Amino acid sequence: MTTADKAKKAAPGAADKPAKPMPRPLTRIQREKQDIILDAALDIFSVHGFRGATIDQIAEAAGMSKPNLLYYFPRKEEIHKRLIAEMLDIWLAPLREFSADGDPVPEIRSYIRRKLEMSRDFPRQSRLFANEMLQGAPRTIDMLAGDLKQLVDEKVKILETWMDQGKITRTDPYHLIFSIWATTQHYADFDAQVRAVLGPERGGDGRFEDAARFLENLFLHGLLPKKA
Amino acid sequence: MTTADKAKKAAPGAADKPAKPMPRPLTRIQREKQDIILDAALDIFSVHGFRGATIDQIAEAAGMSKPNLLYYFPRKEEIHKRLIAEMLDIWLAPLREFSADGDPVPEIRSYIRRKLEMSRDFPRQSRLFANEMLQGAPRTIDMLAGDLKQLVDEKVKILETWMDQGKITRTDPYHLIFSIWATTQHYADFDAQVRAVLGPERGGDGRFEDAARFLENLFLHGLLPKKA
DNA sequence: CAGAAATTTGACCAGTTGGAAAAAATGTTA
DNA sequence: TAACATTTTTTCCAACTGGTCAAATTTCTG
Repeated sequence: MTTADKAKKAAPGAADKPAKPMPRPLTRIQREKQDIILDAALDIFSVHGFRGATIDQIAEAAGMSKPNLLYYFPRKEEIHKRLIAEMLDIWLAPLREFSADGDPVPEIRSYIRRKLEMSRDFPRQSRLFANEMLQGAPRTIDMLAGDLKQLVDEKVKILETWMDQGKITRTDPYHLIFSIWATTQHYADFDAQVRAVLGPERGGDGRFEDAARFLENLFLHGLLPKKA
Repeated sequence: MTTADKAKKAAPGAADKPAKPMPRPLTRIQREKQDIILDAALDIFSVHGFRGATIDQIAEAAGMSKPNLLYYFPRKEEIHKRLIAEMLDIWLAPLREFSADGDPVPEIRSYIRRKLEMSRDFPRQSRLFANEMLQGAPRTIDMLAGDLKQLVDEKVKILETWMDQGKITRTDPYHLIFSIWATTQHYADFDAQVRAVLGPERGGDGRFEDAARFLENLFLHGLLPKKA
């Protein structure tokens, strides 16, 4: 039975021609397989980008045949769209939490920590995002110029208030946010480089703690020693 | 015997069968067309990555037919390899210039400026590099763990000396370098996002000057106001 | 300008790509 | 367990992919 058949059950004579598709609930198998596919696709898309990834590759990573995969996601783009949407949610969460209530120092510090944790715990999503940006954000530009810009503008106001109150140095709040994004995401997106440069000893799991300590210090105090 | 010696006209009867191919100098057309191809390829590779880019695409961007392009670069990989090599040279130049001679403040400041200028003047190269990193640096990992690591280790020593002398705050020099890379390259790699968030008024050419001012301030002083 | 060398074109190829269709197999539920 | 829906496999396709090759054309050199 296809979704299109749903109309036949309706009351006889009741004119529900313009009835909505009314998606039926997913079966257990659908839920499971979709998750497997999305996970495999994230592996591939985050490394090769949209064009560079192939359905065959994803299907193999998901342990199923290509037509079987296409049964769950009829188009390659569908998979990508879903992943992008999921990723944006994850990506934005830390910024949404950024609050005017707390004091600047703990607030900024914990924002940095959360973003760094994202790089540690969701590196594939970070790379998917980076890939999308490198391509000029063809599938997200509307969202960036809409929701994201609005959210950033809002948080910028908080930062400006703190600056007005002399709680933090007066500086460009937009570029401040960019620099937090850049420094934290670097550990996911440029992981290969970070590890290569740090070498085996310092490039292990501890690198995130080192980075957190360093970034906290950088953002709060900078490099110049405070005059006594 | 040096390789150059083999080129000279040997004695008439001298058996030089195992002579190397001895590449003949490039013609004018070869130089011109290769440049056009490399430029077009940089456009495509920097956006779509190696797998996502096609020879047809590059050929069209270069304004020539695919077989014609293949006459100059018999393999897709050749083009990519050349671009990567060129890019690494550009990418490393600012770090090479980083010197122990000057004082920390102007030295660090001008390193940041140079890296930011790279993002402004060579954004495609920066994106090519980013693409390569996102893929796990398959074609550059040796170079990263070799030349780059060595160079970084060397510059780290300079930073440590300055820290020993109390000229700059004691902090993790590796992560300091990472954060300079991250913040400056962000303006090339995430250009789409930067422009979207800044909006039309602030996202114009001036954004690089704003970024330079902000970053200088961040790296030197951080966000906390100095105690009087 | 003739001849040689360099360049460009068109026709072609085998493998890959995203995707369609239908049959076969498996699951679900009354 | 029979009837039905869901899932999987098999087969297939047209467009695209990286690349070859010989013929035609253009450029260079004496």
